[in-house]
Amino acid sequence: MTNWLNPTELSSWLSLAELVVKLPAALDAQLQRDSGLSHFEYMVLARLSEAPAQSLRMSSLAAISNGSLSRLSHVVKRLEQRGWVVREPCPEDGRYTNAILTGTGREKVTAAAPGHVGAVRSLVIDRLDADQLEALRAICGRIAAGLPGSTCPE
Amino acid sequence: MTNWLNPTELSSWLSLAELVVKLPAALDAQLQRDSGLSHFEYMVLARLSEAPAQSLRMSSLAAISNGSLSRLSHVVKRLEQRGWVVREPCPEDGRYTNAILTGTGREKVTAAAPGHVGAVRSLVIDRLDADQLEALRAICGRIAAGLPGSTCPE
DNA sequence: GCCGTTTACTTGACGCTTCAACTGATCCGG
DNA sequence: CCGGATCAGTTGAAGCGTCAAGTAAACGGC
Repeated sequence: MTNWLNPTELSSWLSLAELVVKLPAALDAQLQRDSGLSHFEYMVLARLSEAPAQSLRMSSLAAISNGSLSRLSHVVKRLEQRGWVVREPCPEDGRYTNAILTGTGREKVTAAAPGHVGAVRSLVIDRLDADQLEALRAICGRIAAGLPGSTCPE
Repeated sequence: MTNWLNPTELSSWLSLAELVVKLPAALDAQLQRDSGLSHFEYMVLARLSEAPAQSLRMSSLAAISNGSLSRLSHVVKRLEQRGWVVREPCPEDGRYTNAILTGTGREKVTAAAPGHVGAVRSLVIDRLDADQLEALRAICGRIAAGLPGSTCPE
């Protein structure tokens, strides 16, 4: 006996399903067009640029970038080939690898940031009022908390 | 002069960014594990099962499945190989192709549906109250309306 | 202090999506 | 009608993500 979605629930769900497909595509398109970066690549560079010493362990970087370690490893290899990141083993514990943003990498993400933030603003933030923005934060937090990989399993 | 996100805006955005990455992954994982289907494949089969005569034009099916025509073409080819869909050119206008759900395809999607709906419920719907559900619908609709490919350009 | 286990990360192969180029079918101006 | 333009869909190649297997360093029990 399946508990199917009623029309109200279905409508909300279909709206969300459309969003999770199309919003990432739109943001990727802007970054790709204007900076030649995928959203994930941008995220990696941006997180590094915010980190102390422009440097983070691969596993921490993977976590805050919402990606798997394997995915990050492939992406960092490509970013390294483009000269935006370097990798070096952690001196204290050889199991860890630190990803470090280079000077050129910093320039790259600095140049890409305004366009990306502009897209986030025009596609999301500026289309919602203050109440909606707060509701969105609460809703996303609530759903994310129940997802596998959350630090809050309840 | 970039208009950066303030802490409130940033917090909402990061929550949403996490959601659009992790929610599809979680739904895909359930479908893949329990039915051997991707979310997009499920969507295609589900939309066909709701259509009159279990049949839709490729381009209409692509639109309501939130995918490109090219992606759909590849996926329908695979679904056809698995015996769940057949394709035939439209008799009236040879440019159109109709995708039609087979009997086995109907059984497949019928078997997969309860598990998928259960996942949507437990991960999304049942975690929100009625107000949040309605707010979510409004927010997603508002954002989606501004995305490329929307029927409502404003 | 040695060996098995665990941790952190890398790698290669496979599958899926995208993009651009292509095929066919229909429309339309003259 | 005939030829170019447009429309619907397909295809192949290239790139990215995932998974499973592998490597290398550090821990931990004895």
